[in-house]
Amino acid sequence: MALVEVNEPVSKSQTYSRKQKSLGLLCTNFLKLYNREDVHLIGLDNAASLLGVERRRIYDIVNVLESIGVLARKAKNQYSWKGFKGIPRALKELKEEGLREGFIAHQYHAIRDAKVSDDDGDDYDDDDDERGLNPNSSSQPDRSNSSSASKTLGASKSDNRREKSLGLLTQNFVKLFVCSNVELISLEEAARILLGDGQHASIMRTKVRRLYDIANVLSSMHLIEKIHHPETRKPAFRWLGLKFADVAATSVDFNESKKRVFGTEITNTSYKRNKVEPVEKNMYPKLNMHVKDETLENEVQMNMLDQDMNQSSKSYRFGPFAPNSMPKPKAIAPEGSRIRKVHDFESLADIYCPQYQNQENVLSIHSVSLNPFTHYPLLSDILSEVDMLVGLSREVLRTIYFSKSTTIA
DNA sequence: GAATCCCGCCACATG
DNA sequence: CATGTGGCGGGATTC
Repeated sequence: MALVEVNEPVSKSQTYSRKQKSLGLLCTNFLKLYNREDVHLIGLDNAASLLGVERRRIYDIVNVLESIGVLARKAKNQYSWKGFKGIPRALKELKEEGLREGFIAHQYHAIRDAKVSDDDGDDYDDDDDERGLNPNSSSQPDRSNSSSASKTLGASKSDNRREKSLGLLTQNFVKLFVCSNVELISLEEAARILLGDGQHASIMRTKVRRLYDIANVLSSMHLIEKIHHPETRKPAFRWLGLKFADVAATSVDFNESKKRVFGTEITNTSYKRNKVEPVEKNMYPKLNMHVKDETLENEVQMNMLDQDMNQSSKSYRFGPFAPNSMPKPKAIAPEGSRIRKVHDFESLADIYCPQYQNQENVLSIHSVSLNPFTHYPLLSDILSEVDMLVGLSREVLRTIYFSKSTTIA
């Protein structure tokens, strides 16, 4: 509330807002939800419902997060959480791999624009054009299974698919930064570099689209940052690396005042793009359930007690917001009136859509004040722990969250 | 007008 | 064959 600021007529009434549903925001919320040491497994279904998005979107972020080492696929529909601590390793490998492949080397000719490199005169300059630097697979060279001669150009359908995957693209994009000293790259350039040179416009367009997706999640993690080129005015991305990433993800961005950290923004909530949801619809079904919130309550206690202290590396914890400085937020005064309080769900809601109170249009549930972070740690514990056990409450949450959009049909 | 990038159809992969 | 994945690009939003 207090921190709301420009850039949004505060109550643009409730029109569809693309920003509220950006991948970056989703990623931010995803991290808020799972970025804890005691989280181990993450179920995609659960994540999707908790975050209030379609499964498809989860795949998007999960794929890039995995390629960065934050997640690791465990099984179908299931990922293990590695956390930010998994990034260094991943980056290191990407760097080595990238250098080894040597693909990053020459292409920077495209990037050199007048100034930029004021420093060192060194440089690589091997220019043996190698068009498709796009080296096929990267990680495990084991494709094992192409029945017959897969030779070099096997392109066994699946490989082809892998080649175009968001994950691999993410890695290559990252290599671009990590394997060179270039610090500013526009997505257009990146696409050009990662693809061959003479690519058809449509191919480029698609690639750039994907890069936007990737950039959004990387931005939300503060691994990169969007800025405008000094002269060109053209938008480009700068590599930030881990210096901010970790902290950024853990803390609450109080400085959300700025414009918008590119891939970061308001809560994602539903409101279909086209469907001109006519006026009001008294949603908020009367979920008559009280899903055992005490169960949760207990869980909290438990976790509270053995709050992990094995945070070896980081001395940093919940950052700025001190968990218990606040009185029980609980009681919310339903602003509208039609909102029915749902005890703990209100708190839960904050986890998914913290900080951005500026857009009360949706989920009026927490439009009120209550400090969203007061509960954060605890609830997260719960969530991660009962990831799949709460199938029930999950449904509830879903109901509350989507009641708006979901096909009333 | 250009830059962004959400949305969800639908082809593949897997179980 | 059902369900899980996730390319892809039309076109709505933002800038």
